[in-house]
Amino acid sequence: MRIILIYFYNSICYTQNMGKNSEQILSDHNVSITNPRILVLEALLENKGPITLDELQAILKNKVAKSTLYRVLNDLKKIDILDEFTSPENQTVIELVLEDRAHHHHLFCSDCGEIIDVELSNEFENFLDLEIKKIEEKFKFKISDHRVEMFGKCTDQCENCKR
Amino acid sequence: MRIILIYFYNSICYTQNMGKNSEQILSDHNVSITNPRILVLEALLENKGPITLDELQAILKNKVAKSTLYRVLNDLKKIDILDEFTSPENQTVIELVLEDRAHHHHLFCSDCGEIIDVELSNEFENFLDLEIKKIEEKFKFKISDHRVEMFGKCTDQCENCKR
DNA sequence: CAATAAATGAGAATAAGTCTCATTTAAAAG
DNA sequence: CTTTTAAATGAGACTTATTCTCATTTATTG
Repeated sequence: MRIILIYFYNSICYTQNMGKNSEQILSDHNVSITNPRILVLEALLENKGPITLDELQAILKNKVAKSTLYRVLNDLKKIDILDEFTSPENQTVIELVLEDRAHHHHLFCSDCGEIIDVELSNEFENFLDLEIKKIEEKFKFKISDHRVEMFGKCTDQCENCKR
Repeated sequence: MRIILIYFYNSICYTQNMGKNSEQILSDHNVSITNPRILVLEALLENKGPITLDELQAILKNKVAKSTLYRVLNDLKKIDILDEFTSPENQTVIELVLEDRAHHHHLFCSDCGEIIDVELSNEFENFLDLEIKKIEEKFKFKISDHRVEMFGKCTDQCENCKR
């Protein structure tokens, strides 16, 4: 009976996170499964999208030590499933980027601080790739990644807004 | 005679910085002309391009107090002639952006840390503007600015490389 | 050039992130 | 299912980046 319940619980997680629960993610990357890592991953999986470090720290308050949180985040960066960047307000922002995650960019609201994932059209990405090829030649660079950031303000009707 | 020398000196600066010397920049923006501000602006004008805060601090060591440097940089941000961003190595990077400065983006080398200004083609920028219009509608945003960042490595022949 | 408001320097205070080390936990082997 | 051992954690000290405080200096205005 206990086995069935565990199986049921796991299958819920499985469905919600597109085939990934935190323990699977860790073992897939040959990283030992520990409680702080599970807690951090679960918070990030639940959030789905960029989150400021402050917000994450608030969620994990009294559950994971500050030093451990930073260490776990560095672990996740090392196995290449965590992206880190800085908001225009100089806040550290992190985002889980699993293998199946589509390439995307970010939109920042200077009013409410919301950070939104946006996908740009394939035509645009292809055009950008061509521009990047030109830049590679011009500056004798090998460019491995790029990022488009957009800055503005959401309107009152914005459903993503936390105001 | 002294007047002539001063005039001569100013005209050199005038030519080198496209019609701007530090004092003019300050008075153009109704900011009082002080020694620390002149020193900071001159360092930035001389550098021409993005510079890490560490590098700037090294240049101004023993000339401008640490607290004053941060204050002056905030002053320059307030009058909208200083752009600040964060390198992939989490270094604070600043760049003077005077009114006549062409719209441009940044290329980061993960080997030598060099940050290079790059201009992308007009066709690309126009395409990006169209994409941004779509994003504005989709997310009910007013987007006022954007930034394209490219990450990679320079080759050995790279003349910009500080290695 | 005198008066006054603004800016500065020095260092204290705060905040973000890393490091240390004693203790706990996970993984592997028997 | 224990034992062993290496790895991970928690607590807090430490470091670094940035802001703040306040007495002194400087720029601006009349």
